[in-house]
Amino acid sequence: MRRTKDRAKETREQILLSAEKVFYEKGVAHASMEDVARAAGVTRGAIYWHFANRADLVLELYNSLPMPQEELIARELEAENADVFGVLERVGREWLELLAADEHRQRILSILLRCDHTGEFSVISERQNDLDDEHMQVLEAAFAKAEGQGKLGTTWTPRSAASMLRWVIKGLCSEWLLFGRRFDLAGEGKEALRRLFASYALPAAPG
Amino acid sequence: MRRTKDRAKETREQILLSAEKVFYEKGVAHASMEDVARAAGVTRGAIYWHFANRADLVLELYNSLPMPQEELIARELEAENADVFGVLERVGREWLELLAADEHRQRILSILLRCDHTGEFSVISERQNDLDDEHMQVLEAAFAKAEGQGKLGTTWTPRSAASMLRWVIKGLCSEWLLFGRRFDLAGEGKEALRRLFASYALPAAPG
DNA sequence: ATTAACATACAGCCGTGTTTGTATGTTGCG
DNA sequence: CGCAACATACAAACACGGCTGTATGTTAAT
Repeated sequence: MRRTKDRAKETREQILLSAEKVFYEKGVAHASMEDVARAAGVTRGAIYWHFANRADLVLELYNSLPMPQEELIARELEAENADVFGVLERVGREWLELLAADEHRQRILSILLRCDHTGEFSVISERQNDLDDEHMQVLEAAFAKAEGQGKLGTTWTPRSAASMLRWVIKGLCSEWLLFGRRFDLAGEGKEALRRLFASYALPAAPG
Repeated sequence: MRRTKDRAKETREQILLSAEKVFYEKGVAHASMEDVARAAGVTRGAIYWHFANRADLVLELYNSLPMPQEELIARELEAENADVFGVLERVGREWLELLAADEHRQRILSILLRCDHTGEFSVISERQNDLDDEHMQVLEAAFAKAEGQGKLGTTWTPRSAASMLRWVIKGLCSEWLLFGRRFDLAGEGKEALRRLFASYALPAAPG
């Protein structure tokens, strides 16, 4: 048995790892805490010591993902004549590459995409929505800056441009994760972003 | 008690209506069959007579939605010089308007968006994926035709154009449904489609 | 000795699918 | 046409299991 703090942390991380595996394979709804415990080589007692309940476990799974810092992005855009499109396109590409290279992220996001979003799990959705809102604000501000620089096509608004960007990235990732990763996420994503940002810059269509 | 065929059909539809309401309010995972039965003014016996189990009930809920016939779209695109973009943009607009006007569709799609997608419910996801695949084929063929007509921007492929269109519509609808319908779906959707189709037609960006 | 970090044991329940019961339609047959 | 035989459309009762949260042990650090 393990009693020291480091050992406990190891146990906790082992539980998270096993939860990721079991939830990914059986789905959050159909895996029991006992399943997770067995996979982690502990008993349910250990799980309930480290986590309040199943929803908390899933939430911590989500929190275990290192999130790319948006502040860094915001800072890059501070300069008066910053290349907004260039930065955003690169950040989008980097996000796709990050996901494509990180199997933990893939599994955890798959779990969240497929699991129930009501009741005790609504806190998780709300968490994601909060992050989404923050992203939207950053994006909208960025596109507003581009608009101020006269670089945004006249048919676009900062909000519509930001929304479209999120939809494309979300659609790309969801399809890739839920559909068995049957295409090159980073590659196709890069091209999709290329086309999208090209359309941001273009003037209104003649027709 | 109701014994005639018409009465039975009424019962069945009442159950579907109640399931829609209860599942929408409590979530599929947290509503019991008893909840649905009570709301419908019957017992679980009636539900299990008309439906095999909960998953089947949800599936039938989905099947109860009249789906716009794609054949009609395909037929409109048969002509050699058909206005592909015009037709597709109109069809997309019509879909958004249909959703915006049909509360049943809104609730049922919300239920499906939020519910678990694993285990016994995987058949439902597969059903949606099948429909999605069909749509993709129709769309891809349509964009291929536009490409043949020399109307598709050189940066696009039929596949990438079709994917982008689906992502935008999906993102639009998901956000609207899950986020409390806080914007004008048909209105904003129309503009989003306008911008998207404008970018399809445009030539490659200079940069 | 006390407490952290677990294991073990317990209580309990809710819901699910099924089975059985039954009142009512429906059909075949003389 | 009328009645038996059967099917339909439910209601009511049952069986049962698995899983959750908690409460209580147990051991090793400090």
